[in-house]
Amino acid sequence: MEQRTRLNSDERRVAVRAAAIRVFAEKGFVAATTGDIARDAGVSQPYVIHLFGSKDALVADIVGYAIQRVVDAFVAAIDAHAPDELPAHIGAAYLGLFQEEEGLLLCLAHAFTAGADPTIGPLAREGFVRVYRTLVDQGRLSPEQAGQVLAAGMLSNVILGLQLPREYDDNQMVRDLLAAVYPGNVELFKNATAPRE
Amino acid sequence: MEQRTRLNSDERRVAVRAAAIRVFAEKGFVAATTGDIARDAGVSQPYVIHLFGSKDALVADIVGYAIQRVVDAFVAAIDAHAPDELPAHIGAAYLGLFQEEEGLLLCLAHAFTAGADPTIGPLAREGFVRVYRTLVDQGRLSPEQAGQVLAAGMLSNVILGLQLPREYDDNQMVRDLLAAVYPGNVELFKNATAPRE
DNA sequence: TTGACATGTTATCAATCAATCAATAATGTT
DNA sequence: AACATTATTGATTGATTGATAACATGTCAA
Repeated sequence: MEQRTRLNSDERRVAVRAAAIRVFAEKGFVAATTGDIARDAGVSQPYVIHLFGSKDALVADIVGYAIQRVVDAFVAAIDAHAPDELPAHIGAAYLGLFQEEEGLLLCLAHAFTAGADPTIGPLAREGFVRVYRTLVDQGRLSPEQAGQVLAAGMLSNVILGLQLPREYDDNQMVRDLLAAVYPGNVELFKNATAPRE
Repeated sequence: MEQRTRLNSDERRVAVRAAAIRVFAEKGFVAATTGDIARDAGVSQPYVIHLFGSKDALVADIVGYAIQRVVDAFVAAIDAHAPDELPAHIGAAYLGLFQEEEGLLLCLAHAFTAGADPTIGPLAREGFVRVYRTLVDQGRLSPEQAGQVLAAGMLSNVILGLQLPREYDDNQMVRDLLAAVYPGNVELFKNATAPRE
């Protein structure tokens, strides 16, 4: 009748990763403490360190994971849709990631501003180029199309990072901007970001 | 024959602000210490605190300053060019800010990922909307045009933050991406970011 | 059942950092 | 020249945080 009280280390690592994504997304890689992540994951702070070796290693793990998720989502979209509709579908796939795991894109956004960081910088550079390569090599997008897709994605990161959708009801400008940037998809964002906790 | 060894507090504040922009741009608002900024500015750490009251107040000052610079640059571009060529000229004005003060756009990028921060969040949200308003109200851009201009700007922030132009010579993909995103302006970026110090 | 191993915790430390305070040294004024 | 004012620093501190190590507890095979 007793439920298991312990997970094996791989399962626990997955849980801590999910917590780390939430916390890193909200506070950034530096301000987020291993204690914050531990509390979110329901384990002790030293165990977070134990599971990943160091905070830096955890950060690297998350950045790699986030980029891989983006690449996988893009490859799936490329395989599922006709070439002429690809840009729109890839954009939708990107936003789908936000729904699946809210913090993912914000972690990416944080990584993409950390080019000078010795741990994150190389990973982020390599990852960004890898995403671009995926669009051009696998998706057969022109460099211009790929650039537009990436630009739209980076704007999405900012809109989500600023929590602008929360002002949707109160601010005409925000409504116009979201309507212009996400034609037909505004509802997605209006409900996406949870009201303040 | 003696040179002045002291500046008045306003002059010193300007110098410290410039240092803060450099340091914040490189390390982010959290990882950058007041000691780092003090060293860059050539003053003591306590004096940085004294001049701005607190690190938080300094951060708020910088975010407000950066946004004001963007708005001013956009207004100048709007006043100087015909409506049909505005989007391109506004994009150029944005990149011009990078040349004038390298860290400005990176500080903005950091602020735009800090929506959950109680100090930065409100300032960044308000600032972003203010920039959008400037494009729509003063520049008479359509919401769609404004969204594209902002998207291109956010992509520029990421490209600069990742220091991708440094890989221009070594990486074909980077060359293609920069050529696609900045038609005719690639040279600007190739030389922009200083080689590693 | 017992022991061995993997999962976890508590206690603790060293380092870092923003902030305070008292003291000092330029500068300008009378 | 003396004085008031402003700029600036050195010394210090309390709080935070990543990491370590020693210890505890759950799980499972033999």
